[in-house]
Amino acid sequence: MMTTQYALIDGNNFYVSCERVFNPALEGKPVVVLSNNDGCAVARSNEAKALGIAMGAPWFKIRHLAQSHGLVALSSNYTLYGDMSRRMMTLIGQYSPDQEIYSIDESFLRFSGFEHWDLTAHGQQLREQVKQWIGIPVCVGLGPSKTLAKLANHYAKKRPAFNGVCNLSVLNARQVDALLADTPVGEVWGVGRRLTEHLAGYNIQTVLDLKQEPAATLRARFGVVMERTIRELNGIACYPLESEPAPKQQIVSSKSFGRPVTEQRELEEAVSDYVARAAEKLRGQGSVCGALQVFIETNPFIPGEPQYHNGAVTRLAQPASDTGALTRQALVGLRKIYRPGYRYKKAGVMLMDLIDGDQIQADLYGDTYNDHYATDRLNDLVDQLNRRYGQGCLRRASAGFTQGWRMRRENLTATFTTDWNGLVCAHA
DNA sequence: TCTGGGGTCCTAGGACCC
DNA sequence: TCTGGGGTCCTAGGACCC
Repeated sequence: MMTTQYALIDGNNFYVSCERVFNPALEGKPVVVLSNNDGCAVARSNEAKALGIAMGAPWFKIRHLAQSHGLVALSSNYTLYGDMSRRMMTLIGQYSPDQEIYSIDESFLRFSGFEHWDLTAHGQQLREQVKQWIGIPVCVGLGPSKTLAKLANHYAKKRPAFNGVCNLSVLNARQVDALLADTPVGEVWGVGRRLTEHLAGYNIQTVLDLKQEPAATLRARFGVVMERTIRELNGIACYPLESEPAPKQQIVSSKSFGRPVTEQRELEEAVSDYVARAAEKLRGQGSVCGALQVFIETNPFIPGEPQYHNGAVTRLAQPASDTGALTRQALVGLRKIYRPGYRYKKAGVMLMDLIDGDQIQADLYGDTYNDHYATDRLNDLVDQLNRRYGQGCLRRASAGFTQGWRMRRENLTATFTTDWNGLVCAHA
């Protein structure tokens, strides 16, 4: 008898792989994709990893490798990655009725009622089809819980013998434990740097060590999450598949500036811009927000420069999702916390107290549906145009025209899949 | 010159209630 | 000398994830 199985499918070096689809000359070369503002490496090709480039390595510390080792650095192109992700997830979803999209490059599948299937072969077929149809290399991990599927995916990536698909459920107990004994505990989903240190104090070093601990005892020391992790390592599924994404409880939009900003006017532009982005997401999930926080900060990495960071929470008289209402509120907050004489590096807004748009309570003075109708229609229209013609193509004047504070993206590739002007040109 | 952005869950402690 | 017990809500902070 075989129980429900879980698979984790994960794009290898996803952002780099997306870029390589449209620029095959990048194959075999060390490539990194940089974070916003070209700040640090957030994706690395295997060749870049081999050069010793760590996840999150600041670009200014590794840029010398461009000269010496031919390292290629690209600005992150989230429009492209998001669209490639959507295509990849749709295809992966064909392989099971139950799918959870966990992140931009990771997806869980649940296999219930697949007792007579060879899931390893199923995984191989998935892998080949995604490579052929989407152009992205993926690895597949299979096991009786999400935590084990995650771990299996790690083996699928790191151990060539698995040929990209590791199914822990077809190995015998001794083989599985041998793998776990050869893996540091920090590789487990949910065990980060701090917990790894803490566990080391109890001489728990490998995944097998953790698996063999009594779950209830470790709960007392480490909390309920650790108990679940141990159970999951023992094949007892504690985390269900979440096929419907839960609506967000808060929506944040914040970014560092491309250069230091000192003028209140420019901060207002940036905050207006971020509010518009956040409000679009808010409407996208059909929510309204009851409160809004705006924050600004200087650059803590410049020692000796006067530092200031502050935030202001303001509550809306009535929950709203209208960009205009939220922008006015945010600017009130910003004016409270703005202090001249500082070089600001970053600003952001956070929409809080989100509730479903249908559950909005009329206020004491009888605000009605009709009062909102016009602004709702306007917001819908703006959202549609921005989806069609690109983010920010239509925006409020308060978000500014020149936007000189915008982030730097010096090595940005084209949006190959979402923009006619970005189409790749093939030479005969 | 140059160090990302966007989330979640859990726990502990205080205020407050009956 | 005695000074309950149980519950909720809120917040801050810590830990994790990609």
